[in-house]
Amino acid sequence: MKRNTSSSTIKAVGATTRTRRIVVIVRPPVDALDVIGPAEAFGIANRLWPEMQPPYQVELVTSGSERFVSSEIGIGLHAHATLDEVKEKPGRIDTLLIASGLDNRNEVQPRLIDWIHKQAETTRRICSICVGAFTLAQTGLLDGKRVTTHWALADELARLHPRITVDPRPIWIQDGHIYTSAGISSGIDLALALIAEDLGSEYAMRVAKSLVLFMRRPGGQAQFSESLKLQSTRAPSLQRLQLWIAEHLNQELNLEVLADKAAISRRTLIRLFKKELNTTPAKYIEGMRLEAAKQDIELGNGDMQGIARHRGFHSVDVMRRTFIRHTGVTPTQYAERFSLDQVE
DNA sequence: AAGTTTAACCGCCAGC
DNA sequence: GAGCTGGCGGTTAAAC
Repeated sequence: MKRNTSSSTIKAVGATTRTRRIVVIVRPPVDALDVIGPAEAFGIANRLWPEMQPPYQVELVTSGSERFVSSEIGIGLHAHATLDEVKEKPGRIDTLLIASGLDNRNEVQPRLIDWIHKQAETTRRICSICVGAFTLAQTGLLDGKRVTTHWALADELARLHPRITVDPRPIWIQDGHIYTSAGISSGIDLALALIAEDLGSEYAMRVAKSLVLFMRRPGGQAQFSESLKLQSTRAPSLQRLQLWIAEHLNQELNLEVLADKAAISRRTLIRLFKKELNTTPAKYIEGMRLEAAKQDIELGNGDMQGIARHRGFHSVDVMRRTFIRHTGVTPTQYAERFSLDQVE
């Protein structure tokens, strides 16, 4: 890529790279995209690689007794090996990915749990895609970790496994050597994040472009937009307040203003946000402002100063820090990655 | 770059 | 007495 960023995240890649073994465990019937998406991303990383030795070796391994893997949409996949076969195979597994179907998410064969446990001692990274988190949860490897899964099943995961902190908002989460991703397509985002970790973020961007993904989404990005939260609330007074907030982002929105607007005390306001939206007023407003600012940047609406003012950040500095906190990049870096004129 | 100030948040308790 | 509300004060994180 032509544009230079001052960040040091772009690693030099060269002759020192080796082939990493990526094993994708599939538990049929699986959501085909959960498997194919990440596999494709690693495959393209191989295809674009300038050297003879590819960076990845991807193996589809089925947890069943035969290599055929059924999928939810009726398309069959052929795994490279069964679990028993891969046990015989020498060589350390670098990264383990777990994909599972919806219906069988809570019925994990004990021998698979044992095997994953054993791998955890030597494997560099263990990842789940979508409801694959339910499989990992049963190994105990997620205990004490912060993880994500498909938003519709986050509550169930948290209920079944109280020792796990489930956050349904990000599209993927890294906690130590455990990586979990949200529904379906976010498996691609997770794979790109792994590729970025191994081969540099610039190379991951090339892979994303080749996949014709408009952008590589950072893990912090919400599974769906803040504004959709509007529909998830029951209390009509809160809905009215949310609409008012959305229309007045550029104004001072502290607890006092909001409490007055809703004609309740600050304390009750905080409780209301917690109960209905599972967040706090300030966090909610910060999320709304951030999302609006992101859209401004993506659409090229004005300079940073103007965007900051228009979206209610006290200064560009405050906006900058907010961006870093949520996305890991500054507004300028965000613009470089996501704005329309970046697409060749 | 580090210290100070401010605001949000939340547990607790009392009152309705 | 259950359930909701609101005030108080300590803690924390971000802004300055």
